[in-house]
Amino acid sequence: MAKTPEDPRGTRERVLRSAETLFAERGFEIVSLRDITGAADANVAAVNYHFGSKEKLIDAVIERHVVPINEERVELLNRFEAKWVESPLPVDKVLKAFLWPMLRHITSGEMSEELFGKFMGRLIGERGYRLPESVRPLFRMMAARFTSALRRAVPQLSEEEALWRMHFSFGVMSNTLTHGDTLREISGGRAGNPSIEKIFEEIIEFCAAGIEAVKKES
Amino acid sequence: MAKTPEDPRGTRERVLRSAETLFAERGFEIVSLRDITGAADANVAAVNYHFGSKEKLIDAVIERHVVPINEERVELLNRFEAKWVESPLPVDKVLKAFLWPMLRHITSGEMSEELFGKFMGRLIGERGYRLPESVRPLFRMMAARFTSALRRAVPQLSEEEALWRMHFSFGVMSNTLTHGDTLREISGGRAGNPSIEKIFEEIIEFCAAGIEAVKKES
DNA sequence: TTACGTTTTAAACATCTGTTTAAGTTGATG
DNA sequence: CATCAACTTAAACAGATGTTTAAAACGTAA
Repeated sequence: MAKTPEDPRGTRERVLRSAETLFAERGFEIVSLRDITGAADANVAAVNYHFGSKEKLIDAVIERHVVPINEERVELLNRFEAKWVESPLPVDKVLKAFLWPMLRHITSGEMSEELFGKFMGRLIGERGYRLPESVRPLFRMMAARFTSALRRAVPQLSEEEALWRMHFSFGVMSNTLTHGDTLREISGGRAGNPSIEKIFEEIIEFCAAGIEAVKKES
Repeated sequence: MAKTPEDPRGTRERVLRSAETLFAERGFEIVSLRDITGAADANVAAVNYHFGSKEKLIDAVIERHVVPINEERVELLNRFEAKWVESPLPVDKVLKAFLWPMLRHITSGEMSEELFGKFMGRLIGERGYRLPESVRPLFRMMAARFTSALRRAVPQLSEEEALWRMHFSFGVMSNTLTHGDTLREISGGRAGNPSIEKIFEEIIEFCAAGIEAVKKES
């Protein structure tokens, strides 16, 4: 009975799963290899045997979640663009193509909503866009595809404006995923308890309006 | 010749200033007391003598920057509201009251633009809104004042919507401050090199449009 | 000068960090 | 059974971590 790479009984797989949970909860740098291997019922040396170093383990965890999401993003954008051959693809559909794959990743149970949010947040907050070498080409391609889709959707935007407004939108998503639970807490219930789907809709509405905003003379 | 608390020759002050720089550059948890005291030409034990613990040193650094900014925010909002007694204060002015004190903090040289951005970003990313006990009442008051100002500016917003859209706007600011430099880098110059004042204007334009957005049937 | 509270210091504390070693175990193949 | 690679293991490595200690230096006032 061969152990497949996905076999949850395999040490490598157990370490990977414990690592992603702990990284999301507490951060990449703070979590120690002994925390991880302790939770995974494995020996400390297993990390260096299977991954080479802590840094490479971090890369493996990131790759595992970032690659499929970015692939789905491009596929979804392709599908939308195929349907909008006559009129240009509207902004909210571009944003949807970016956000929905994350939603699928959450609801498919790969990670809980809260954990996944914190994980994506730490990817930005702690690593500052510095993704592992292996995922950078895909990431670059995805970003280029979305920038040009955005500019076709809002032709009056200069390239510079388009880039900054994409950056702004990314800030909305990251901050909401990471700290949406905190907002619910500190508001004392006044922020309600909207579903993740509802929040994504609100984000799209907010960002679409921001991206389409036109200068007003003050 | 008495040493005032602000005397840069005092050990306490030198430790505080080294700490804030290193925290901004590398993060609160990762920077060690020996990194800090090394940069401040002080003894490791000085931290525990003057502050009690590393955690209390972190609190002191946060307090030092967050308190004056939040005070200025409330004052500026008061000044704006005093001038708009007839018509309601527009959204972009509310956002301006929130953002400008940060701008003043940067240009007054308390911290460089880049360092300050990273510092504010880490406050959210690493500490998740968990501010030291001593600044929480002021923060709560400031948030309440801005929420109500926002609702007067856009009356059709429910309280829940207003809170979430404030949260979204905060995400834009935090992410832009923290990772604006990264955007400039990875875009290969295509994002230009706008001044911090220009970026703040763009943020206000984006967020104002997002906050004022109205539902559109899809 | 002496005395006293404040501040600084080097050294040691116990514990934790990522990584390596070398001996062990396993399970399938010849 | 013997062989061999894949894997797991306990132990040790050198260095870093926040904190504490007790002695020394300092500045001021009696």
